[in-house]
Amino acid sequence: MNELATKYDPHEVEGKWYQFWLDKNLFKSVPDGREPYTIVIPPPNVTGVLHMGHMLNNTIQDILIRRARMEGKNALWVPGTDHASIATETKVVNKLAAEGIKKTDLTREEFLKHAWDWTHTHGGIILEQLKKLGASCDWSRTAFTMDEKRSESVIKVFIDLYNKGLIYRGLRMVHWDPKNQTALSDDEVYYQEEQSKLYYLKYYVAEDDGSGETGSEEEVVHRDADGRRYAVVATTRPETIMGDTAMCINPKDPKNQWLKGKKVIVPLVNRVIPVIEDRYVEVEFGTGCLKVTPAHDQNDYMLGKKHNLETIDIFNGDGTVNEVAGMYVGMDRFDVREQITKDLSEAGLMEKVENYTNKVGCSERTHVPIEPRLSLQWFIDMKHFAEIALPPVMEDDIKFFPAKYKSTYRNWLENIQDWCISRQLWWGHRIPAYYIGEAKEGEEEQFVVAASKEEALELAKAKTGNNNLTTDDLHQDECALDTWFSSWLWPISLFDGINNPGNEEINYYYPTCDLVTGPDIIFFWVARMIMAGYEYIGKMPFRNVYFTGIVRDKLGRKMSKSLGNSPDPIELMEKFGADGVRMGLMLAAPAGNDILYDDALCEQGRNFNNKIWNAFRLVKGWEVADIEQPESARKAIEWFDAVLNATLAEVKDLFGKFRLSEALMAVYKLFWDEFSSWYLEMVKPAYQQPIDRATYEATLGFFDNLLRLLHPFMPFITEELWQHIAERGENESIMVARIPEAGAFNEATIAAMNEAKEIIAGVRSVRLQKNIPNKNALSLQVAGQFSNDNAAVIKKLANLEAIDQVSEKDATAASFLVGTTEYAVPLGNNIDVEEEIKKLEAELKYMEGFLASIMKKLSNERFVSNAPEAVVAGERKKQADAESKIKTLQESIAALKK
RNA sequence: GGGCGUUUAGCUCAGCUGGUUCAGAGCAUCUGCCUUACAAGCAGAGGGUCGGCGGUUCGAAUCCGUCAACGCCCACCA
Repeated sequence: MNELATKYDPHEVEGKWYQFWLDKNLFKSVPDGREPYTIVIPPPNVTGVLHMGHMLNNTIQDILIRRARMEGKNALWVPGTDHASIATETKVVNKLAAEGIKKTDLTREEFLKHAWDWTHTHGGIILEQLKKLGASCDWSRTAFTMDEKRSESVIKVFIDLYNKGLIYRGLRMVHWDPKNQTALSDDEVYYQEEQSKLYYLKYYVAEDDGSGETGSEEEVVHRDADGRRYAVVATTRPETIMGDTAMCINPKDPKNQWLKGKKVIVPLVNRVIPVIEDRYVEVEFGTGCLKVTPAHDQNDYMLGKKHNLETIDIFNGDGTVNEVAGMYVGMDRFDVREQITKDLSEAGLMEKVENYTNKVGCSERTHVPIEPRLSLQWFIDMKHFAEIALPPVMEDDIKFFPAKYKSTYRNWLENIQDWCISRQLWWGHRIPAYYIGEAKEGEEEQFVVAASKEEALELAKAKTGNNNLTTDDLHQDECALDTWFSSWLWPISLFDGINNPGNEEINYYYPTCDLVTGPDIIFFWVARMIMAGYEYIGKMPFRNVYFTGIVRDKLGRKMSKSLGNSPDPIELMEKFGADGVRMGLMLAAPAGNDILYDDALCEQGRNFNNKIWNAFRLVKGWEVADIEQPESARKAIEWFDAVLNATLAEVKDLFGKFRLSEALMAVYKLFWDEFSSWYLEMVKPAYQQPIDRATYEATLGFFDNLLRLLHPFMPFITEELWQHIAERGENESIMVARIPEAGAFNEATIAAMNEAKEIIAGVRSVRLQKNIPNKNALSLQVAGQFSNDNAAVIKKLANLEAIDQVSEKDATAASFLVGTTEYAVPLGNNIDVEEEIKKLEAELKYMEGFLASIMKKLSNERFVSNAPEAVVAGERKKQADAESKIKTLQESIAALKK
């Protein structure tokens, strides 16, 4: 095997094997008689590029799917992408803007053509990148949330929910961009700190003759020179007073008790409005009096609804004041603020002005401050869905890993708000609602919901009784649906279960098995898939949800473009190999914890690859002969078989709990420590000597098992070496080999070898301290209990010419304890007596302290009578052991002092 | 403001229903080694009063209370 380089080079093997798997169709799944194991990918943005979060998430999915496949299940991992309406539309708008094209100058059709072009040029890059990682997706099934089947499913579900009365149209406060005259989604608004002013306005009490009593001492009553009483309201937006329809106080606010039940006059406007009471009002803020403008503030709207207030909308779409206001008509909102401030001051209605820093929401597109505005939107009634989605998670039909997210999930479902599904965007599934004719002022439009304009026309005719309607009389809603309205169907629509219920695929693959995603989308996506799953299939969409952490840099900061702290995954794979990066990520990723990424982790992964590679070089370099098997090798094989089985059981258990990084660590230690450092050293033939056939074959067998166990974590190197271990058929691949099953093993075998290892380490330690090279053979004396079982192994690894059972060791020997037995390496004159005594005395002191603490426990009456027998017995054993050790140590010290 | 969670070695974390030397792992550190698989390595070693205080108990990293620090999600203050 001289042709194998001393260092493993991933470049030569990764691409080769990925292509091999593709060529052999090994990722492909079709329904058959086997147990299915299904994962659907959380679809990344179609035009996105791979980032560290994707790497982590998809590595986990690939580990799970590869392991399931090797367990003999029919494993299917379905890939796909999401149209990501807002993100993609923003990208397209920006790209067009760079070319000098405004979205507002385009028709919907023209814009969508640009968007599709963009999707086709940039779409799917991310999927290609996943291939580099080794993702074993069934690429023949690659789906897109806006492809034909998925779109048809979305429309069908919308219509169905509408017909069930679960979708309705209602008023909602949206973020309005007055410059573009368009509504924005929450994600398109950013908040910016701004130096502004807090204006204190006087609201006179209506029909007040000034004779009113001043109430309790705590009350704050303002009076003007004539004794007329007024309340003071602090606001940052004096220009909206024309829309005021109430003043609100906290019912518990002692300062404002006197205002209860009164009416006040809006300054300048001179409209009389009621004083209402609501605990929403913060007592400490400003004066504790809040002006309520339901048409222009989210919270005020909520108050208005609660208290049945009138809603007065005073703005036009472009942010100028409209007729309804009655004053400042046609002026821009900010000009009005300036003007009204002056006017209020002149009228003596301004108490004071303070500087104030607040956060103003701005449009991501035009950067102008957004205006809250009431508009008609589409909603899903979530009550029904919350009811069907809560129990399965609380009762663990669907398991969350880590389980703490159950509480988060419950909390959200129990306080759920209706889901606003309409977005003022073009890129997405257009809402299949058709309005009939033009709406008249102040009248809600009539509409029908249908899959096509033709069907809509029939419905419209029936609805209006007007048979003369034509498709020209219908116009489709301009809004698109929220992206999540297509994603929530993903596990169903991928198998066409909406359009074609009960088809073979949906019956076979659904429910899927595991979902791997981030906790940040537990509400957006996970909860809603559960809802849709029960609504449309009557079953859970997945059995387990594994929530990954967020990938951060090693300082704990989120990875972001602006910080420049996010490594390029492709470059990382170049540098460390895909297997190395996969391992690096997994080492640091306990379920649900954030991972602090550091290149050092990938280095560790790369080093491990190299370790595997070199272990393989060693084994394949041996010359095999028909000679007798040494006792040490026989023992080594017996022992490693036990360790392997123990680890197989442990790994299986850890996988069941989604403790993948612990599973990987167990395999890592098995390979590196037990197999490479111990087992291979035990069986290794002497320099230029051949190995016996039985040991060689057993070793290759172990290697084969180890590679299979490692394969899900590191697919490439394991395939490469597995192909080299033995002659493989043209279509053989480790990918579809079976994961080794955990067999029975003897604990005592492992325990006995652990003792042998300690003895070996003891001798090595003596060698290091006394500077005795390993090639010089030593002898070992044993004073006490010693099992001869692994003597051959001990002799080989510690390079001992003899192990002698003695009743009394040489006084001038370096000694050490393993268990209660003393071992000694005779050194002739080579020993430093003083130092040896010192060492033994330190050990003696420790043991005496240990014994004292045991005795304290055992002499405690209440411990002996209350603690379980086994625990007390354990303590007595400790006592006996400690006493025995102390005796040995004392004897050794005495002998040295002679 | 509402909810969830974290705090154990220099770093990242395990430690399930309290009791087997239970105070652990990996990395990092230190010491000695270019020993013919591997210096991306080998052998050996050091390192923590389990965030503070109080309680329950024969016994607490583990259970309860409280304080402190930190993190996340939701709602966001006119």
